[in-house]
Amino acid sequence: MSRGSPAEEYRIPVGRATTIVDVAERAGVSKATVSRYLSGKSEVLSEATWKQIEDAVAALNYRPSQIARSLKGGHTRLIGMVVADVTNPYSVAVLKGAEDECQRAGYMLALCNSGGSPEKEQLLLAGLRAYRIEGLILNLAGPGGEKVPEAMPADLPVVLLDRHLPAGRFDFVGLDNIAAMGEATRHLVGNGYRDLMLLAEPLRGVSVRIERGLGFREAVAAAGCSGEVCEVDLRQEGAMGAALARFMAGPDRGPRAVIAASGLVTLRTVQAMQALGLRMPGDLAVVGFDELEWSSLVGPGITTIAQPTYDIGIAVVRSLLARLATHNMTEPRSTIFTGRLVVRGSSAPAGAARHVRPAGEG
Amino acid sequence: MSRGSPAEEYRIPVGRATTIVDVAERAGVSKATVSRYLSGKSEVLSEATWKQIEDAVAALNYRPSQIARSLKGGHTRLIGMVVADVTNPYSVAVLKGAEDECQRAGYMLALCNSGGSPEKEQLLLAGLRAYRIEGLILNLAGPGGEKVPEAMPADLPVVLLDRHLPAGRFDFVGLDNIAAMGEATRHLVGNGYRDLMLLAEPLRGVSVRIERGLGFREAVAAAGCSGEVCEVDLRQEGAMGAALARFMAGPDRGPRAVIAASGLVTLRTVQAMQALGLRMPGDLAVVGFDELEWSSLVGPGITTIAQPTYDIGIAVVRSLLARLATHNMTEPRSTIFTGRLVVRGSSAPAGAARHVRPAGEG
DNA sequence: TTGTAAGCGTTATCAG
DNA sequence: CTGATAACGCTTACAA
Repeated sequence: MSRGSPAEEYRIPVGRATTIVDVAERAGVSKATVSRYLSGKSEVLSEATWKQIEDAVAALNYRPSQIARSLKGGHTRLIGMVVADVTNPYSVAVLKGAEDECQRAGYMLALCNSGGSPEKEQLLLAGLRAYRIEGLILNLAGPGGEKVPEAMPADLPVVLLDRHLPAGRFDFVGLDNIAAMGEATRHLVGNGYRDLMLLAEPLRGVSVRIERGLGFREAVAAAGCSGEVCEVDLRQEGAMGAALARFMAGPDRGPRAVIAASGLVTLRTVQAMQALGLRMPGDLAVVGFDELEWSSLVGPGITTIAQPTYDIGIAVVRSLLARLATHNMTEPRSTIFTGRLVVRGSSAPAGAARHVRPAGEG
Repeated sequence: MSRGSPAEEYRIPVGRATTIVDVAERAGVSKATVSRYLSGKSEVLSEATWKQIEDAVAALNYRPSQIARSLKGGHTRLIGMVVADVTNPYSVAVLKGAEDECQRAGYMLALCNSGGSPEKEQLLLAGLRAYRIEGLILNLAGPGGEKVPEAMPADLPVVLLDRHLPAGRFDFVGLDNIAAMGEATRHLVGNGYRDLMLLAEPLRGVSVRIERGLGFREAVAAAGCSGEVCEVDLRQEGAMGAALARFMAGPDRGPRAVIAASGLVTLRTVQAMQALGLRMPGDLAVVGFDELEWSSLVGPGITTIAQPTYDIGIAVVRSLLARLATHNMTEPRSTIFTGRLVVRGSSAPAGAARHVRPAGEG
C-alpha cells in the first residue's frame, strides 16, 4: 500500500462520517471484531488483527459514535448540570471541580442555566431527559423545586447542590450554613459589635438562605445581642441602600455590623455603603459569604466566609458516580463541607477601628 | 379506563424508560403514527388519533429519545463549547449569552474547560467529536491551536471566540482590540500621562494579546510618548510586583500609567500595587481590560475597557447557526465588536490626581 | 479467535 | 389517513 504524506493520510473524509464498517472493510475484518477492539478486549483478539484495526482506525481518524453506543447500551456517559446562576462565582468555581472530576471518569457535562426561573428549570430538565443523561447535578432555581421529581425518571440519580429540598430524597452536597453563620456572628460579637443585621435575598423556598437566617438568629440569641434578619429584593433599585439607611438610623445599641448572606449580596452591600458614604468598619462592619477574588482589594479588605468550592464540585460528581455504580440503590447521602472565616479589615475590632474612608471619596 | 390520581397517572415507570412503542400501544396506533405526532405533522393525522396519542404521551410522561433521533437523522442538536478558562468572568458572561441563544434555537450546549492546556483541548475535542456535535465554539487554549482541524471532521462548523488563528479558515467573533487599545492609550495620554506600560501575559500564540500589544505600540507611537510592553508570567509568584517595581524605578519621563491587558492581569496589578503601597492614580494610573463587577469598588474605581460579552455570546451562536443552515458552505465570517471605555478614578487627569491612599493602609 | 445476526428507539419510505 | 419495514452505528449473544 502506498502511503501518502501523514497530512493526507489523516484527512477526514468530507460528507458521511466514517463508521465502524469503514474501519472493518479497511482492516479486512467484521464489525464485531472492530467493536471488540474499540472496547479494548485485547485478550480475545490476535495480535495481527489488533494491529490491522489499529492502523485502519488511525488512517481513517475514526472515532466511534457515542450516540450509537448510547442507543445500544443505554449508557450515554452524559451528566446534566443545571445551575441557578452561571454568573455566580460560586457556581463557576464548583463547575470547575465538577468538570475536572467528570473528565477523569470519562463523563461529559451538559451545563444549563436556569437563571433562577423554576419554569425555565423545568424546560431544561425536560431537555436533559431527552438526552438520556445518566445523572443530574441540580442547583435549584428556587421555590417550586418540588416538581423536579415529576420532570425526571424516578430512577435518575440526582445530586442537589448547595440548595436542598425538604423531602430529603436526593443526595446533597453543600455547606454547614448554621455553623458558618455561627462562626461569623461570634467573630463580630467578639470584636465588640453589638447591633447585628443579616442581609439576605428573600428566604422563602431557598434552603441555604433559611439555614443562614436560622444560624444567625441562634448565634445572636446565644450572644445576647441585637440581631435582625433583613430580606432585600436585589432586583429592586435602591432597596439595599434603603435597608442600610434604615439600619443606621435605628436606636444606638452599640457598634453596628452586617453579614451579607451571599456573594451577590456582599457586592451590593459594599456598593450601597459607598453610595451612602458609610465607612467600613468605622460606621459599619461587614462580613460576607463566599470568598470573591476582590475581597482583599476593597477598602480595608472584606472579611468573608470562604467555601471550598472546587472540592464541592468534586464531591458532587463523586456522589453521583457512587450512586451510578450502585444503580441508584443507596440511601440519600449528604456531604457537608465546613466554611472558613477569612478575617480582614472590614470586621476589625470595634474600638480599634481606624476610620478609613472608602477610597475614592476624597 | 379507570383514571388514578394525577400523581399516580404521571408517575414515571422505574426501570426501562418508556419508548415510542409504549405510547403506540397505549394509544392503539402504530409507532409510525406516534412518530408523526411527535414531529408535529398535525395536517396528516385525524383529530381523534392526535388526541389519543396526546393523552398517551401525557399519561406516560413520555419524552422521545434524542439519542435515537440523532442516530437516525444525524442531527444531535448538540453544540460543543470549549473555553480556555471557565473561571474567567469574560468566558462566563459570553457563555450566558451563548446558552440563551442555544436554548432559543433548540440546541443544547456541552461545555468544556481546557484550562489553557492545548493537550487537554485536543482530548476534549476528541470527546466532543464522539458525541457528534453539530457545531463547535472554540476559545483556543493557546499556542498549538493549529492542530484543531486535525481533531475535527473537516466539515464541522467552527466559530472561534476571542482568539483566532492566522489561517482564517473559521468564523470568528471577538473584539476590535487595536481600536480598543488605541482608545485606552489616547485616554491616558489625554489625561497627561507620558510614561506608559502595557502589562500582558506572554503574547506568543495568543492573537488577542498580540493585537492588544500592537494597538498599544501604534497608539503610543502616534502620541509620541514612551510605551513599553511588559510580558508577565502570572504563574510566577511576585512577577507582577517585580515588573511594577522596575517600571516605577525607571527614569522619570512624566506621569506613569499602566494598561492591564486582561481581567486577570487587572486583578493582579491592583493586588501588586497594594502590596507595594502604590497609590492609584497618584503614583500610577491604571486602565484595565474587561469590566469586572468590582471595578467601581476598588480605590477610586478602575477605568476599564468593557466588552459587550452577552452580545458576543449571542453572536457566536448565531454565526454557528447561520453556518449550520447553509451546510457550512459560507465564506468564513468575522464579527467584530467594539469595546467601550468606562472612565473612573484610576485614570483621572495626572495633575488633578487626588493622592488617595488605597484604603486599609492606614 | 472471529463472524453472523439481532436489537437499541427513532424516522422515513413505501404501500394500503 | 395509517401501518409495515428498513435503516441509523454500534454492541453482544450465539455460532463457527
